[in-house]
Amino acid sequence: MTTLYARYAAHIDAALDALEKEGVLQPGVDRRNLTVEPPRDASHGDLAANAAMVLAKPAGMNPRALAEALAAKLNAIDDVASVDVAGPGFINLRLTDDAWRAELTLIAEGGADYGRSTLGKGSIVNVEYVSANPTGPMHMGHCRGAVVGDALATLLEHAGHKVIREYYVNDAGGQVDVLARSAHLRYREALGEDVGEIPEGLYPGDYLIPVGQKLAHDHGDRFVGAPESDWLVLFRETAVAAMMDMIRADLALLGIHHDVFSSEAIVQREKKPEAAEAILREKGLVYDGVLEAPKGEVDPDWEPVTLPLFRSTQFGDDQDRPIKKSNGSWTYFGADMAYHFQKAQTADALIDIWGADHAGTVKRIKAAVTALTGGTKPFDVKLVQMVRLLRGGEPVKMSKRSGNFVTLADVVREVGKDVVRFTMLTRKADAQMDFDFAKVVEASKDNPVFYVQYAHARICSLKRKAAEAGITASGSELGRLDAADLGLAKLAAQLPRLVESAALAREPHRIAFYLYDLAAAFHSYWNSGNDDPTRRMFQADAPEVTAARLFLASAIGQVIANGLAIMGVAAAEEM
RNA sequence: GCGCCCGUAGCUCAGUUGGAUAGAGCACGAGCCUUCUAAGCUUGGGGCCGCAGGUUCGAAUCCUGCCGGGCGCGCCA
Repeated sequence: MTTLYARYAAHIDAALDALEKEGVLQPGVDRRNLTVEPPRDASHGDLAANAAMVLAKPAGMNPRALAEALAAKLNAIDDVASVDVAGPGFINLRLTDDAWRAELTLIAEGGADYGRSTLGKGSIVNVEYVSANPTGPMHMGHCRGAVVGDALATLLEHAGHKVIREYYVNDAGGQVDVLARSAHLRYREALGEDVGEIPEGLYPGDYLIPVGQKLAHDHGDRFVGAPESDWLVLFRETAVAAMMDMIRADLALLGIHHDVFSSEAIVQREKKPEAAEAILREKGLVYDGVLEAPKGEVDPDWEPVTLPLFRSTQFGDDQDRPIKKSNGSWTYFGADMAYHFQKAQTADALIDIWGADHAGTVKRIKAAVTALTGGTKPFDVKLVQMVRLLRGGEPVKMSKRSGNFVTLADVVREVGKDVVRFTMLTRKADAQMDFDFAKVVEASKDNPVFYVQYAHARICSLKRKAAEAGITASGSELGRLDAADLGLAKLAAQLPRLVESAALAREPHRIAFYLYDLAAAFHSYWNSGNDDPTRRMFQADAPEVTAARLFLASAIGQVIANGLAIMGVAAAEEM
């Protein structure tokens, strides 16, 4: 399905072709920057085209003259009520009321699919998100990236992509060894030993107690005094598996389910880093060299060592990056580049969602993907800023040392999945955000979650009330819809365009802001019925008007529901 | 020292990838409830879009340089 705006872009293209044929416009002028958009100021019309201003100079024409010539062509289109040339050469189109009524019918026919686009042409996008280390339960630091990644994945699906939702399990580094040792302590504890305080440097959380118990149950006491080499791998794998079960359960609370969980350990076992290194050495992009001493603070322990380095400076990075440590094992980056190359085998484009604290490593991984794929796979890293947790304006205290951080599960239990998801999308990803427990559950218009949900619930309530009166929505009397009604219809008809532009920008928060605007317009309309009974959607003595407005309200409800679906938020039927 | 992100109303933030007179909410002022749900609505004031240049028909948006804030700059993950 093409959007209204795409249809008019095609009309303009055709009009330009005609002008070329008539000799008014010279052929071959670059048309790439032409747009058809709703004007910022609705009083200018329904659609605004910039074609005349963009083409005037390369075509050597006066922009207003070109605009007038185009306007004459566009005026002939059936759905166009009027065409104006304004300002420096804007072409403002006003559509007939019937054209907007037809949009309402499209919404009704489209149902849950209204707003879906074929823009992505079925190309495969791999979205990697969450990828929290498997060393404990999900906490609120992970939450925003999880929601943004998941909503972005759904958004891309609506925009016509096939999406792979992927989680990279960092089960190969030093942190999971620490996890294994922590589990060993809990294992001894489970066998009756008094282990006392959990020592510094190990994970203290209670969540490892059942892991220790399971290990004790399965293996008895034979690893109690055994050297680490006897049990480390076993304990690590057991603990990581348990952590991943926990993380999957936490994510499920948010309605998040990944398609693929990729293990760093398996990436290494399958020699993917070696393969990537060979490719890069072949291209002269990995060499054995010595890093310069770090700038800034002087480290007395720094010693020059020869390491295999990736030439990321060739792609704009500050320095070349080691892919192996001096002990011969792979660095995080060394494995990660191989992992990204692996993802690129089954996708046309890659997107990673990272916490902003990893911003410093974006250049090297982008460089590596470009180098390994020859630049054939577009790769975006979206950085998600931190969330500050508040309760009634006061920061929530978190003590990482005691393991008493605020877990995602606790927050979802307290405020609900829908509130968490919606709130996380009420700010663009690269802006910092406050999450105040008191505010997000507030039932007032200050709270966008509530405000949008309430609009949907109001529409459901209206339908129930009309059903009791024996009136059902009907698209056969849409002529009874007036200017105020059609104003709402115009806003509702924006959804397809919003889906496309939000998907192109990879910014799911735009859907949230759009829904807020739509809900505000709806509430405003609704309230106008307080003063003027003829503005009410339900009028028992005017069944035709009611049926038509019910059709309008249903369309708005559908659009809200579809937008919320992209965000992964349920559309409440009553509050 | 270098890199990345940010700077828009008193506050919190949008701004449709460069469009027309820069928007919304909160807060402040003025109105509105025997309600199709006031869990709100209507309306008013409030701006050097950090500063200075540049690019062009047009800049909050793109480029350069400053100023200010945040984050990062290990063979960590």
